[in-house]
Amino acid sequence: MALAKESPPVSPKNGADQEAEYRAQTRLWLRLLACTTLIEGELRRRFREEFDFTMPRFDVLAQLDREPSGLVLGELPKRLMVSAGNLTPIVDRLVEDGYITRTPSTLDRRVQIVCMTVEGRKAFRRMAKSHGSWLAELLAGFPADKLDGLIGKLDELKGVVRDSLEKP
Amino acid sequence: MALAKESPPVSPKNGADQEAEYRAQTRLWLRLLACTTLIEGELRRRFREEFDFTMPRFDVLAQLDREPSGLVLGELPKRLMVSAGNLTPIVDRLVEDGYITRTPSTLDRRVQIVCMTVEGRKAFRRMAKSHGSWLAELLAGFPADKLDGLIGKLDELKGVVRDSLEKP
DNA sequence: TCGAAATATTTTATGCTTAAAATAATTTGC
DNA sequence: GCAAATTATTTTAAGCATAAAATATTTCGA
Repeated sequence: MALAKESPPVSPKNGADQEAEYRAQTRLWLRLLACTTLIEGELRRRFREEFDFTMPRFDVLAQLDREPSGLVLGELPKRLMVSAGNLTPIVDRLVEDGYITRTPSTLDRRVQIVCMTVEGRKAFRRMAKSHGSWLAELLAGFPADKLDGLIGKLDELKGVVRDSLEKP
Repeated sequence: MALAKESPPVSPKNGADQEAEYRAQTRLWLRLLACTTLIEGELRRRFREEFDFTMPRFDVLAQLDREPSGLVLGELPKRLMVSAGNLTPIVDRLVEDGYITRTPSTLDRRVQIVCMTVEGRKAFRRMAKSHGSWLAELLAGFPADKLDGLIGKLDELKGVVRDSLEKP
């Protein structure tokens, strides 16, 4: 066995390793951001052009689509990871436009239930179909057999970040 | 060898495969978005709390940090993947606050050169150091030996999406 | 050279986003 | 039973983001 003068098998890392990890983490973050920005920008553009709709509005409908009996309004900011104040005007406009309804709860007058209308559901299905095919088009060049691998790694990353955010 | 009744080895895909790929692509997109949103939200929060600064402002300084002689203003929207109109007020405020200068070119009066000031450079270095350690903290739980693999996959993804955007 | 096309930048209108404060209703603890 | 804490939601102020139109300047081509 060689001299074990430095670098014990696990942590702590020496300076050079630490530096390298730092750089890799920064690169990872920049790649992540670049991928998301590219895809998000294109999806937003198409939503606007094809449907005169925005992604945040679509996201709200997507949450409600799987909840036939509606959702407590307060669930939306949690699921969509946005602030509550942010949703107020978005929900307002979706109600105005007839895509959803907002009904005060009879049990607790602070609470409101939001629910998709029939027309909202129809519009959503139409847009969701396009959304899926746009995504397929954008990602078509990515090898199908590597999709699950990447999803798994991102799941792991998400878990790691979440843990780091919850603990401190 | 079993009957080769359906599914030729490569494309085209049959309906079930196509459906599965669709779902995987959607999941990939949602994971990507979730990871980015989580990290971005935390970085933004810390920039605000620690430095009363925003990420877009930091991003501009980061571009200028490696350009000792400054950058043509028009380069910024390209490098940062944002619209030109968006940058006007951000650059305005960075100039106001003394982090950068904006000098009209003598050769072409349409063009302006933006350049970091000494104070801007100092402030940037301080913030960049924190930015790196925040990122390291958030990503600490992710195995260091898997970083490069994930970066590689994201590079590939980015290339694929870029190609798809450039061609049509 | 002179008008048209191209380029760099700003302005405008609209909408998303957050944090923090405000409002309103309910629950809890004494 | 009632004041205080909690919860749900909206409002406000500030800033980021886009697209499209406007402005100013330069370049190109007949």
